[in-house]
Amino acid sequence: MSSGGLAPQQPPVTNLVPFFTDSSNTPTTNFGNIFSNNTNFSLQHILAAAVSSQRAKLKRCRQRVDAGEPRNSYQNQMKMNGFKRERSVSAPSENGFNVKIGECENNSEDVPSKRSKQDVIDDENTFADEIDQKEIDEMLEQDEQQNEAPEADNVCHSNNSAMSNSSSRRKCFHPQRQVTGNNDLAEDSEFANEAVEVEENSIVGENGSPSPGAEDENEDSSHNPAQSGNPNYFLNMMSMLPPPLNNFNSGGTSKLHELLEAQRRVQMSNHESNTKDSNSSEKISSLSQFHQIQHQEVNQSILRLMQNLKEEIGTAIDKVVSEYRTREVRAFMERMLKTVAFTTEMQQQMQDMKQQQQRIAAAAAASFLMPKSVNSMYNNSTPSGVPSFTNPAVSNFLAAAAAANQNTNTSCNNSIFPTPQSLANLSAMGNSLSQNSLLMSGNNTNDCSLRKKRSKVTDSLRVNKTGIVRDTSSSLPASERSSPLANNYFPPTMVSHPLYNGTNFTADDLGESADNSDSFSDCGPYDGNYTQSSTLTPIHLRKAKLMFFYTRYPSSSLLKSYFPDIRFNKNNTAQLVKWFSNFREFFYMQMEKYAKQALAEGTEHRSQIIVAEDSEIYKTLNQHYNRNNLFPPPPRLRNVIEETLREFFTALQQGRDSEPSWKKAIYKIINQMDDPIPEHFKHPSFMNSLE
DNA sequence: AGCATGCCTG
DNA sequence: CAGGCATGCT
Repeated sequence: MSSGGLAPQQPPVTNLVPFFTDSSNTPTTNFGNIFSNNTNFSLQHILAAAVSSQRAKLKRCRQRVDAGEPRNSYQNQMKMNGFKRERSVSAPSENGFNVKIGECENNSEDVPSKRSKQDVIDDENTFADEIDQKEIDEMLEQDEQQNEAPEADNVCHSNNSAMSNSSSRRKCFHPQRQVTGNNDLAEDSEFANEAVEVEENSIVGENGSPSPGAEDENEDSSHNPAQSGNPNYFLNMMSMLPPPLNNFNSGGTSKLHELLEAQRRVQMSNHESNTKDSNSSEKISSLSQFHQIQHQEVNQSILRLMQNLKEEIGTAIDKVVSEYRTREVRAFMERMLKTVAFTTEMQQQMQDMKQQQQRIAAAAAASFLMPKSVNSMYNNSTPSGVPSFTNPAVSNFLAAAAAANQNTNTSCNNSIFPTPQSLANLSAMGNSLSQNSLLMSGNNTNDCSLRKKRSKVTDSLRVNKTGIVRDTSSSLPASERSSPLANNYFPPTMVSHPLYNGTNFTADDLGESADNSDSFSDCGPYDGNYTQSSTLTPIHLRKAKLMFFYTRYPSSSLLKSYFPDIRFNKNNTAQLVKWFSNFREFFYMQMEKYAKQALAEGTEHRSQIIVAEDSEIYKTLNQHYNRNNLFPPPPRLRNVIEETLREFFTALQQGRDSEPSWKKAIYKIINQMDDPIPEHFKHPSFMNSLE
């Protein structure tokens, strides 16, 4: 791109080299002395911290600001620190390596936990989703079984691993808890336990579920078999229970109570009949009683098990459904993209044909001495007649070539094409010229010239198009939006000829390069049927981020060509360029971070660095540029990340980071790895898909 | 001087 | 992400 990317690209060829050497020589020495090595991070930190204020005043001696000026050791530290602060609150690092290690640890802590969660669900599901699901599940559970223990059990299992060991014990307790209906407390298992134990007596199990008392007795019985042997023991114990539990007795509804009574009678009768060995009979009765209680417990545990199973099945189904849903969404996206790509190709083919026809027609028109006024409208700088013939042809050719090479032309390649504008014009803006020629007079100054302080554009969360956003474009129904291109491509023949020529001519204005288009767009909105806005919306931001997956260094002209619905001027062009600058900044920051991490983890050779699609760095980047993973990242992205990471790794390994512009070399390499952006990115329907 | 680029900061 | 500013080129 002419902006950020260009540095490495065009003039860069000449500039870069000199910059490199220059910067390394002059500023390098300075910084090299001051902030010599990574190993001196501590010193640097101190300086940085103590003199943080000074820094601002210090006239920020940067080394060289050029293409990817590596913020050297000095800058790096600052950044790293800042980053650390963001990532974790951990203590400041003493030296570079500690920093790395610390980060590693932090990462390993943060990430794995996240990952484990995600693995279960699916990479597409956000945590929020998961949480939501959980909440919903819980709600459902509560609804279903308001007074039952199982849920509490589950929660405890999941939340408190320590509890798992005492699961057997919990089984005894929880049922009662639930009787109390204190499910809400279950979140904190410990708290829940305590609370339940305290309150468990308040409400007695009406279902004949073992009352708390019974359980207590159970435990006690295990402890004191002798006491438990006597059925009266239970009654006595109950009578001794605190008032709340006495209520239980007074209620008299408890099956347990009845059971105990019956048992006592049986025992008494047995006792009378079998006087020979009272002890044995007592033992027997106690045993039968014990068995009954156990039987009850078993029944309850079975019930709980069933409920648990139901819940788990339910959640599993939910998960499967959600996964299926996400998969479907992605599949749909891919299908749609393919379709769009296909239609776009078709359109371009048609366009090419049209252009040829138009060229012929233009030639004919020229021969007829078409009124200058007409041509001039589309061609401010160039005289209409003759140039129209030559230039248009060239630009057409270039455009056609570029279009044909959709998949092969990289941003670099684009830079080769002298008239990136041709692309833009051809793709969409071209035809739109039709109306504006008159408007070009220059009324439009308001939106472009003024407006300092543009509001921050964010794509975080669900973009709301409410704001400034796509005032014009958004209003259009999808159908209408998708059509404009097609319409533009095939306007009424008679009208279209001059138009197309005009567009081509405008492309010829090249001389002025991208910004010239500004002059155009500023004064003359390219508005045709194709509604254009000069405001970059969050949707555009999203799209730009996705484009970043393909090309890290797009030229401004390339960018413009991919935003046909934007009427570019200086401001929004700079904004767009700035976006990519920011993208790169984040990208390289991540690279440096993970490269340092790899180094700290003991990676010895760059070949050991392998980036997979489930790698942390990949996920991080994908999350940043492709929220919700809605768009399938290009396969090449993995390579690019891996290669970049390796470059950073070797650079760090060799200690090149102590040099002033050490990143610049990497930038150059990465610049070569740009891929062509799929043509369907230009299509309006693609924008729609991002909304 | 004007422009482009990139670092740094909020 | 956007603004400010330093830097370097034309």
